[in-house]
Amino acid sequence: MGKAFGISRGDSLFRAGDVHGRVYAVRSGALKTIAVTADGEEHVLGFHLPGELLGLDSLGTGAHCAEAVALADTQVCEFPVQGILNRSAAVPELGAKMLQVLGSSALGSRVHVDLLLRRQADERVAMFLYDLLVRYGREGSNPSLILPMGREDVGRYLGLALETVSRSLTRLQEDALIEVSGRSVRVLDEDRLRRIAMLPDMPSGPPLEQQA
Amino acid sequence: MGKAFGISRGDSLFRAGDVHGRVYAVRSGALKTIAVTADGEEHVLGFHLPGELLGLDSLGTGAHCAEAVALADTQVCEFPVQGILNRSAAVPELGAKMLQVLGSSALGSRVHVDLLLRRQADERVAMFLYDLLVRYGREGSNPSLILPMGREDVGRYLGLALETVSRSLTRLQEDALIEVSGRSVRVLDEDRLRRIAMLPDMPSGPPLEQQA
DNA sequence: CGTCAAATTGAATGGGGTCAAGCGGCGTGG
DNA sequence: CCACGCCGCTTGACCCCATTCAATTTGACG
Repeated sequence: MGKAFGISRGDSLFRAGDVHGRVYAVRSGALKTIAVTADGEEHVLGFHLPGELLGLDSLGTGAHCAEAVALADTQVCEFPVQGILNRSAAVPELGAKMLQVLGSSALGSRVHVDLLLRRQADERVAMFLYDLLVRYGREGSNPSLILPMGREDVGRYLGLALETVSRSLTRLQEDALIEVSGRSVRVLDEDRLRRIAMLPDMPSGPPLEQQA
Repeated sequence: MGKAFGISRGDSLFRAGDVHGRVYAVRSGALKTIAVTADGEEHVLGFHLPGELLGLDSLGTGAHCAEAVALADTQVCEFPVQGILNRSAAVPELGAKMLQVLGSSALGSRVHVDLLLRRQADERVAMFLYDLLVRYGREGSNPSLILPMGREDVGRYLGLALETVSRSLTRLQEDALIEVSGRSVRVLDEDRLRRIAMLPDMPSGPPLEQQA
């Protein structure tokens, strides 16, 4: 077990270029990973919910290529990359397990790419919501989610303006797919939501983590 | 070394759902990896050039979640996943190396996500070209690239209509950034191209592979 | 030279971006 | 406790860029 600690809303867990090379598991709260472009725009690469990993990119070079910011007060668990590599060498099956985790981590950004290749804003938002639903493990129970992020971050993740995200949510609400009130979203018609998202049901292993 | 063989243009190297679990290295030619959505649309997840790996997603579950199609007559080298896992267990440093390769593979889809989060079509096309330039190792020499894929595949990769790709290319040509003739593209002003792409220069290791 | 696929170009439409105003919750301070 | 102000979300109006449909050109190959 790595050592656990907390950070508060708005704080950075690590920044692009940090070379300390650590991997983190989210225990509670939520984070986003972001990349800042040359012209100062902030791209949201992913959201990281309790039970998921982040910082995997540092396994390659030892350096992080994104910044991780807490969306709320958050508890994480820290694992040094070197320790992981060493221990993988010593304990073969740990190494194999790591390979599997990393391999399926490719799926995380696959989801993001799939999102962004959708043409209609409503599809992206629907797919985004459905993805969250699955990752929170709340499928099949008319669940009400609390989004840990604001409209602006959703937009920067989906490649949409924040106003478009808002409009899409109202449209989905008018179609009786969801019930929105601020950051609280109740899913009324999970099936139809998935159909709008047009998800190719892939052989989904347990939702462990996300890219970055 | 895995065994090498060739496939011809249009053939599939593997399909979504295949569980044989193999990883491939491209020796010559080129491939695309695609995902077909519920409504029958084809999303291009990535292109795979000589020297790059593909099929890494099968390391996680043993099953591929995308289809790989040859864009031209192509030579590949095949590695069984089980063999890799076993040998990683036996030879510690191989396992560590694999972790590094996989970790940096996250970068591949990072590039794609960055592409898709750009708002202007020209930026996407410029970044796409620059990415190809780097991956072909032809930076800094007014090089002329031969695109292994058609406009339609470029569009499906960039989230644009094929006509938009065509128009963007002509616009970049009018701005004297490139010279286009069918699938042959000569880069005239590499710096300005990179500036339009607004690439956040990340600590880029050797361009080994791409997602999927 | 004819055929077919790929690429370019044109014109019209529409979805989403942008700018701007209005609304509502929440915390702070009087 | 209430008023104010801030911030995030929503809604409206307008416009632009990319999509779409369609026609034409180019190029490869028989």
